[in-house]
Amino acid sequence: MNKDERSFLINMLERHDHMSDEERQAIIALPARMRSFASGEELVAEDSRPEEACLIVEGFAARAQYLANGKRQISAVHIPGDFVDLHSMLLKVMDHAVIAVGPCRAAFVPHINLRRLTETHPHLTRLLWHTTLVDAAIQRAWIVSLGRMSAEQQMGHLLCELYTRLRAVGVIEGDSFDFPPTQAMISDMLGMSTVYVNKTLANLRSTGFVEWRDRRVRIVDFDRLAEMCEFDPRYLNLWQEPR
Amino acid sequence: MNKDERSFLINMLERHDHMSDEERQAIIALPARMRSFASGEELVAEDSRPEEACLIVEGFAARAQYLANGKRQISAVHIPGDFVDLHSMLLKVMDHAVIAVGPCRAAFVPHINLRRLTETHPHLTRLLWHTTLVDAAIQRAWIVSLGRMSAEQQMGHLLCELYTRLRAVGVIEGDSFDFPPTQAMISDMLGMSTVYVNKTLANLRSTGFVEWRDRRVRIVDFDRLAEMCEFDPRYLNLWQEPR
DNA sequence: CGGCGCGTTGATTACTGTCAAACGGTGTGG
DNA sequence: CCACACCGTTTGACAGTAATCAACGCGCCG
Repeated sequence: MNKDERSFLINMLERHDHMSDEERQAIIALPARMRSFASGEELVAEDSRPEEACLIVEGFAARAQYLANGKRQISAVHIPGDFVDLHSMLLKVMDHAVIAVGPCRAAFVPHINLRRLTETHPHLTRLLWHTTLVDAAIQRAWIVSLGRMSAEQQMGHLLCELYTRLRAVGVIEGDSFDFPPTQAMISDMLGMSTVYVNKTLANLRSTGFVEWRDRRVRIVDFDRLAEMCEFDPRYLNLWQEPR
Repeated sequence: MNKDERSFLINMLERHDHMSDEERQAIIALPARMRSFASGEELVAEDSRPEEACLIVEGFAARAQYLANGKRQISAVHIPGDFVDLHSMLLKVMDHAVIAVGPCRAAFVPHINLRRLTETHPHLTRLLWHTTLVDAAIQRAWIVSLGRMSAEQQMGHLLCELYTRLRAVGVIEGDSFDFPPTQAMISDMLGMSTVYVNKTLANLRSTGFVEWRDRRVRIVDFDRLAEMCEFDPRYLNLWQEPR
């Protein structure tokens, strides 16, 4: 990893708790293999047993699971700084694939080095653990969204989540961000048909809170959007606290 | 915790990896406060900042989140041996409540003692981390279920998950188990209306794979049920492996 | 006995999926 | 340069799924 790439992970961890210089050095010392992927390409295969964990450096990725009838469900969207499959270090077998949502770049860090970190750095271990717990909290929010929210609320909630997380990483330009997935991919995130995604999107646009065309999203009125879909950013744990 | 209660946690951890005697002793040495709860009672409140983590010892509990319009979604069901809110040690603020599903008993273990364990026992730390990762894998399965499965498949999948987890804990009697939630609670697990839960249940009964009355579930033909709802137990990680 | 909680059923309404067609942009080949 | 195919988006009609409303049955307990 070069300086920029390492800094993503350090910033990601430091967003939740202060780190010592020694801890930063330990992160920087991690070896990493960089790779680029085209949209739709698979970063990690379902049912595989990875030897490395995959850190998104640029672009978007998603966790996807496939059903027998060819249907697909996406269970998370990942942004730069996310360790998409850190859990594979302990779970061993992937219960989902990781796919590129738009072109993306990722760093692959050997499990063995991460494991060594857990032997020597309890605080860093807790911080890495913490990132997987935030991940789980996001999944709970998706469950609530899928189970109990209207189509418009679901879509709004997804946008609020992404906007908030991307802003924390610092890649929001003004009130807009690039979001490359096709409506078919979005339908797999929201558990809807593609046609209904399109109609829901039209409804959402008509509220005036969001503009979304040519793979660029503009959040016109975040507060009202958040209110509409009951988005409360606390579950993202975007503050420092001793962990 | 008395011997039985401690052994639940040890067995739970040992199901995933071998533990040393010293590690077992460290678990046994954890202080714990026992409490009993009536059905529907709150073990842990949403938005609270717990000082203890809650381990289910007997009965069932669930994670629940509430929406402004009074709707509720349950994002996980917990059984004896589960650390329902271990994540609160690092996330600090609860993003969900924990409620009793039927009468249940729980052990509350101070965060400070668990944290101390993470300072001194890297392997135990990884095992505890691992339990939260299995948890997250279960949540992903729920997302797939909510997003892309028919009502009958969703209900079947829930039963397969519970049957498999309960059998691992050893509380399945023959092919049956007690499952106390009302249909209203189940509707909050599956994101359906109570009426539709009732009709779906009738459909499921008519397949003959499952009997379910008076809060007792009997899995008549697990294999065919599992096939119907594409249940594959691997994501539950019920095997030992160096972690 | 009457009230209450829970399960069950039927009728109606609303939401969401499927099918089909058309539109617009892009890249390729003639 | 245009014709064409391809991909993704958009729209309308229709079918199927699930929510809502309402009523009833049943067992339990005061």
